[in-house]
Amino acid sequence: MKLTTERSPRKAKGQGPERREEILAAALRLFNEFGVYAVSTRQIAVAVGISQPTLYAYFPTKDQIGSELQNRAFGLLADALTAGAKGDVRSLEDLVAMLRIYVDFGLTNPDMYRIAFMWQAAPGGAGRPEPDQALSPAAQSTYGVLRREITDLHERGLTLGLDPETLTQSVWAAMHGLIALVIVKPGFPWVEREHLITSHLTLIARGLLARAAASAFPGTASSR
Amino acid sequence: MKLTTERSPRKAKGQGPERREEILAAALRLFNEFGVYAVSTRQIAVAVGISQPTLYAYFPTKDQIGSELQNRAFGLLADALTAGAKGDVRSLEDLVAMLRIYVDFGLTNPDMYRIAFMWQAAPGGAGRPEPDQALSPAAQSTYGVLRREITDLHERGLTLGLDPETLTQSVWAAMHGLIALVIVKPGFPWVEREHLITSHLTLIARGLLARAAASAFPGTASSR
Amino acid sequence: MKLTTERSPRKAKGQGPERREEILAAALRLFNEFGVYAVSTRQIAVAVGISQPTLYAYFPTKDQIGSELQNRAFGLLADALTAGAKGDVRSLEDLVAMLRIYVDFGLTNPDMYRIAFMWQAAPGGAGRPEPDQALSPAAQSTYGVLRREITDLHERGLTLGLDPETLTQSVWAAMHGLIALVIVKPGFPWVEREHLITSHLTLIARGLLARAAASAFPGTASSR
Amino acid sequence: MKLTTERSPRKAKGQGPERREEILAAALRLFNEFGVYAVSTRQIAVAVGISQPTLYAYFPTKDQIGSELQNRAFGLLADALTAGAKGDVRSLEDLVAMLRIYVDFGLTNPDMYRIAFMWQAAPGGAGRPEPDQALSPAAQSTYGVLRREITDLHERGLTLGLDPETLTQSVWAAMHGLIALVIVKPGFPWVEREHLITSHLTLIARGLLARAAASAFPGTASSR
DNA sequence: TATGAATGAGTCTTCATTCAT
DNA sequence: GATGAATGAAGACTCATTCAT
Repeated sequence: MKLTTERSPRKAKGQGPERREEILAAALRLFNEFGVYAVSTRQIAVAVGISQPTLYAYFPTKDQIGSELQNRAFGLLADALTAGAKGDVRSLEDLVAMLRIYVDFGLTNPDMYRIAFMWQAAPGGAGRPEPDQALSPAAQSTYGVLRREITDLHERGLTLGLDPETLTQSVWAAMHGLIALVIVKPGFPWVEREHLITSHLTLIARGLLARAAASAFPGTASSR
Repeated sequence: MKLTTERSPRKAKGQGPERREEILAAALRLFNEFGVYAVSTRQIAVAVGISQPTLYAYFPTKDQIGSELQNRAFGLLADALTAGAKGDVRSLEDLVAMLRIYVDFGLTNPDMYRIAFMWQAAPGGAGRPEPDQALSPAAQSTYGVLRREITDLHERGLTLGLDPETLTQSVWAAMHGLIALVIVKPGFPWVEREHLITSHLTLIARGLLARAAASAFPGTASSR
Repeated sequence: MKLTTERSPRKAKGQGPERREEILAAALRLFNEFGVYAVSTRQIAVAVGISQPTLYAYFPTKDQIGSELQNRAFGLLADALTAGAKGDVRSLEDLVAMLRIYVDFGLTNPDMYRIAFMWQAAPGGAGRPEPDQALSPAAQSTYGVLRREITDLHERGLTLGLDPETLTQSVWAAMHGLIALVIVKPGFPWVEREHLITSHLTLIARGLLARAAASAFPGTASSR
Repeated sequence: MKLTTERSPRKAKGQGPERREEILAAALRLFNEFGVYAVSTRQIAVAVGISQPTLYAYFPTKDQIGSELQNRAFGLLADALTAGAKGDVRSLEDLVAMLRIYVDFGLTNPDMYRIAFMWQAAPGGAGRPEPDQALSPAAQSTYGVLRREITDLHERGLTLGLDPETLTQSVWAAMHGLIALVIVKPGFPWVEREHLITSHLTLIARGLLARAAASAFPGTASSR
């Protein structure tokens, strides 16, 4: 029962690490377009131009591809935030700038953002999804940058009287919500994107501010 | 997660419309416990106590079950919000109360919230017409309740100088973010839940407020 | 990504239990011809004339097919032995007759014998094969018939001075050896089959006998 | 049984013929532990500390490894038997001693015995010429030692009146049966091993003996 | 010589769906 | 209206083997 067929020419394009990157790129694209669950290893292989088994020379499991992408996404985001927060002096404007980076990252790379924050790794085989053993180091890093910034502001008395941890989680959630909704409901009649982002950041910053600081914040004159 | 072929103990009671409800209930439960993609029509059938083909007498497609659940979820949320907003007088406290209802709904019924706001029916790949990315009527209703409330506040000069549409979307996003993150990252070291919610609502309300109103809002004394 | 193709006509030949039997028969044949490990569920399905998934409506696992066949084989063998041992009086000739039944069964149904006594059920997933938790009930029954017979003889003083348990195991082993070797080494220049069997049984019986009885046993005149 | 790609700690030492031996040794060990079918060429390669393709520099096929091991096993067994049969004088005790060697070999090296007598190289299915069902030279040698011994006894009038060929096959079968059953059914409630072996050999020897000789054989007093 | 990389074929199994009764 | 039975398609993954270097 051995069938011999014409061998197809071996692919020898990008080997080793490069091939790995190709796989990740293709997977990310497909995951985003069809959803992680709807993409098969075969589709990924075809997209890369390799055979299905070859995939397993680079990743032991389909989920591992997802996990790696997730970690990368967290890493990139953390890098972007860190880069944006390099200045010594931390003002409110700095915070808003950082939040802007966060939002831009999410809306510019919806695929990555999606896999980072809107995907739960495999159920783990057991019946019930594992409780997501905390965040990965990369994720913690991302969160850490944000918290550091906010803690700083807090220690300077620039925030309202809540502990920095809570504030950070709250701010994070507010921003995540915008990105997530826009991604998941693209058909919704959103107001103009730039306006929406700016307004949202303003809302968050105003909510975060101590009263004194609030008065100094631009764009807060009540209308009517 | 291997479900044997054995009948479920409770043989299906009702028929016709009632049976339909049973199916939806079972599906919702399973979807939530194992995830939409991990639940098979067989499992649903077994859980309901009917045969697999019978399912197709009530729903043409598995995705249709999801879609119907999605609509129902929107409906329930809209109802809850409407009920909470029935008072004539619209104050800031009223708004916060409504937001609270929204958050509570999401965190109390994560299964429904998830399927309503964090699930996209199969993109249809190729061949099937995209089911119109706009929000369903039920979803629009949900959004409508919120917008009406905020518009009201706006017209009374209680909000900062942005158009109500933008404000609504921003507020909605901020709340969605909290619920979504808590659902997707249950392993994250969140601060105490009640504290988190309260703080978040405070932050949103403060961000929304006109300056004058802000000073009147409780819990906003700056610290340090 | 949904491809529609012409449906092939549904098979409706032997349904239910009959289909089950067809599967077992086909599997037995294939298992014997190619070895259990070399036979795939697909091959079985093709041999039966059904689709691969249909197999799983009758057996949850490939190994289950093997196990069922094994149990059946034991059952048939036990039945054959029991039928042959129905006489009240138990003489040496009766024992030899029973042994003959055993050997005939094995050589007439090498496929069944093989799967019963020369196959170990699946390694069980864990690294090392499970210690074959004793014999199955059917197997125990088979062994029991033999032991009962020998114990009887023993109690009548017709066997040499060893405990019946040991004798039974020894006799069993001696017979198994003949069948197993003939099956596994069909190319070996065996002496004429009938002669081989008769001689082997004689040898076993002679070895089993008490001295007094031995002298009465036919075909034992020493040659030269 | 997932073997990672990591190199085995002991990097392959020898090359050429030595390497070949290493491969055989590793394969034998793995075959025994997990079963021939459950062991992959990759696992063998990893165990040896070489790459998978390198295997094919030493053996054209996985089955060839099995075949070679089979031949080796036969050779070792033949050697053991020959060594045990070196004495000039051939008595019944000598025969029993030789049988004991055979049984000991089988139970001490179940891996080898299994591959020698209980494994058939891939039937080749269709396309490949059947590798001649006759026994290999090594196997014939093993059988030859036994037959020579029994022929000797026969010519001295010590055996019952059957041709030596038949006797040899019968004795061989009887011993094989014990080893094979013990190996395949380790979970069976066997009587104490040493006792079982001794009894079995006694049974065989008694069956083989001419009447006169029988009376002189120890341990044959009838009971009851 | 040895290997990194790749591959066709195949494994068991599960799915959503539909036919015939 | 309901179901037992069946099915095409696809799922992830592993295997023995071979090409190009």
